[in-house]
Amino acid sequence: MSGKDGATRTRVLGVATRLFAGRGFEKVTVREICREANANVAAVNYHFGDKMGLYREVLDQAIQVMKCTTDQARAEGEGKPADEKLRAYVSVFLRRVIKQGRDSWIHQLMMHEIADPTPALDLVVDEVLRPRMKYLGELVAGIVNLPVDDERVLRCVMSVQSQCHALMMANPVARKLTPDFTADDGQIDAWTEHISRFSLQGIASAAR
Amino acid sequence: MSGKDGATRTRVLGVATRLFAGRGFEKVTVREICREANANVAAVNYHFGDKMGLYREVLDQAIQVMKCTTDQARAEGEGKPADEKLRAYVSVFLRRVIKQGRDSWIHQLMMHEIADPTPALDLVVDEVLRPRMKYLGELVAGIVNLPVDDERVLRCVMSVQSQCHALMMANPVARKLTPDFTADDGQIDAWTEHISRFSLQGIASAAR
Amino acid sequence: MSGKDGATRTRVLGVATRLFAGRGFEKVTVREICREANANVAAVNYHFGDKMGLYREVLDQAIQVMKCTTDQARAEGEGKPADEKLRAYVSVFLRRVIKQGRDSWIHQLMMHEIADPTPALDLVVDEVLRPRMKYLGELVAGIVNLPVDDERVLRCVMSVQSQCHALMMANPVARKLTPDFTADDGQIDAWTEHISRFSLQGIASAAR
Amino acid sequence: MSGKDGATRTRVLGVATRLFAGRGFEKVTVREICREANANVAAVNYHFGDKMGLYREVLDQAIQVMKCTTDQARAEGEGKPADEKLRAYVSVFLRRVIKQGRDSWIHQLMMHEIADPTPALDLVVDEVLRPRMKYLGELVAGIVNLPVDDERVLRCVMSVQSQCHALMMANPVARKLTPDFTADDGQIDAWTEHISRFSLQGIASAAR
DNA sequence: TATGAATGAGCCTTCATTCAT
DNA sequence: AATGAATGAAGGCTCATTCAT
Repeated sequence: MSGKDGATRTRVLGVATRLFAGRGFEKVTVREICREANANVAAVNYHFGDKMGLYREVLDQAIQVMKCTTDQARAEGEGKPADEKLRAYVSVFLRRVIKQGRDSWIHQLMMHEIADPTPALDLVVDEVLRPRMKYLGELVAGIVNLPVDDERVLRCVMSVQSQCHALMMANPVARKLTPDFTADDGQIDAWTEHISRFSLQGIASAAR
Repeated sequence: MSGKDGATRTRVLGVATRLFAGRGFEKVTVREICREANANVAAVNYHFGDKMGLYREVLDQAIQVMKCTTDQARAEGEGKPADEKLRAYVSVFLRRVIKQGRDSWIHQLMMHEIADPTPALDLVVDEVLRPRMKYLGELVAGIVNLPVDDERVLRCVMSVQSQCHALMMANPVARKLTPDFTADDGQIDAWTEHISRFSLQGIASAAR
Repeated sequence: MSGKDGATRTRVLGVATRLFAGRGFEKVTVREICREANANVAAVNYHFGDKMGLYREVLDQAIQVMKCTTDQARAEGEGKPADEKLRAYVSVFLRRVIKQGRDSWIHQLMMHEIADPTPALDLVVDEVLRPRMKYLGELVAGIVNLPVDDERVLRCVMSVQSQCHALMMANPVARKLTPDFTADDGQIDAWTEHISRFSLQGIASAAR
Repeated sequence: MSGKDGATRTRVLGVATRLFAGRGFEKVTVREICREANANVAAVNYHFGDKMGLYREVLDQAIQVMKCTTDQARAEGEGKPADEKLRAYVSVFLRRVIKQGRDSWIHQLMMHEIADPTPALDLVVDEVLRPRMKYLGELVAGIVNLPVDDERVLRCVMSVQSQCHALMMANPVARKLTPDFTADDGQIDAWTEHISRFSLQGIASAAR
């Protein structure tokens, strides 16, 4: 239950990650986190300064995971033709839906950040979103043979991103509208195929 | 400050709309609403039963506006060929971005509702979202000549919807990523054209 | 719903009597009374000054009924020998248990007054209780042939009274302890007989 | 004002006992208790869960004392003949009137509980009242040589109990009616003698 | 005579935080 | 490094009452 190696801190952080993801920053109480972590009420303030300090640390972890996702998408497309790169990009993102489930804590965390931003959101934009859009932009630009900052390219990037996010953003609306979505391998492959083909056709038309 | 014409009720409702949109249901306090509306703390309870009753009334107003948008989209496509109907649909939605501004209270409200759902969300799904998806589904089904409940049709519906929403959902991420988005007529037309063409191409490919 | 003959006042008083009896002064709200009486929220304040004013009026009614009970007890014993007078006294009181039910509003009202007295309690003591004890005192004094203010007489009065009240005081304790008490004619007669005989024997012994 | 020995808890409990006894559960506010106990408003919540939790603890203490009274009554009658046992029972109860004073917090508490029952009343009935009636029932049954569940026995039990309670239940009515009651040893002995003899005669007559 | 709107004081509870140990 | 007791600010809500009509 105690120790000099900071085990309490780790336990609290773990519980906080799970609970914040599940119910957002506001709806989770410090007492609840500490109780589940078998720690004292004062543990959060002691180890993280205050509740927000703990939240920031959780968010940092999320950012690391998201960066990995981007890297993986880039890696899986390595050396392939442009259209295969796009397919790889979509595939990696959608497979996260399986691995983490529709209620993935990361997406829920982001949902809350977007609806009610904290200063930490800037970090997410700069470290995660911008690199992704840059990669996708280069990819699209390659396909349509246009400069990366061409408006048509940027619009296509948005079109691709929005489709991926719509599926990933685990939210109660999606759950109500598509209650039979099972997120098994078959479903994911079908959606990957759909978004890829849909987008490649759309991208092709944008250049004309 | 007083009167028999129910001015207090109106004032409270107005302030509540603004505050709920800005910060969501939980983070706004009854006291705050009443203070800004120059009303007594008990005004909410008297006129709306409780805090949730007030929120529901605000949300109901939003739902009415959203239903109008759907109706208008349907009306503007009336009698036109399928691809023109889709363009009309996209056009109507995007023009709302201009009319209401990116920070429109309705979209903000929805953003919070999705991130932190209240029981009222069901109403939005049933009254607004489902009809929209139904209309869009019929539209797509007509283009690709498939049944409305075919999986390929449903996927295309998602692809179109997600692009529209991505633009409409005014959020701080978008504001950071595309700070030069001005939402003037020219921009809107360009985006309408993009999404329409992109999607029509994608839809066409889905049938094959 | 309205009228110039004070029908509202009457309706409110009636509802108030029923509700105050059922749940005491505190637990009944003015709104509730007015709603059930199809009257405006302000009706109580308008017709009775305030909530307590209404309560006082209800209490006055109770006092009238209680005085009648005393009178009846006295009347039924008229001209009979002393022991029959006592029996009549007990009988009248216990029969009230039938007529009004164990949850008679009058007794409940008194219960609350005793536990949490208002100035109105004095009235009850002077107008109802003292005359009863006086009558009972004379009765007992006659039986044992002692002066009415003899301590032994007073003690016997208490003994008789307490037995009657224990049965009459409709309270949740009694209901739990004797859940099968049905208050039918047979039960009442049996209890009347018991208390009368028990007390007459006791009284007889007090004189020795 | 602070400390690690739980002095605050004790102080709050003490004040609560006094105030609850004086005015019942509903009419005492948490704020009031805490103010008088020099504690924070949240102290009740922290130490007792909520207001009812605090009340339960107060009531539990009362129940303990009352159980002791029953035990003592039983002990003082140990080995004596039945009529002496009854006398001992009455004596113990009446002597509590001296020791605790007519306004004893326990009796006040019970008065309020009866007039305005909380769920906690069940406990009093089961833990205190039922055992007392059982003991008294056995006692009476022994005297009249009848089964303990005979109706005549039960009625006698009521007759004895009601006389004791009438004296013990310190209430403003009694104080008005018998203002010269001093509760000194002499008075108590006289009353004990009266109730015992009165009841023994009554009991004897019940068997016939 | 009677009303609906509006008020203000107060209640119980919750929560993040701090303090002494 | 960690704790349990204690705090104070705030939140939603209820209620008797008043006011203008």
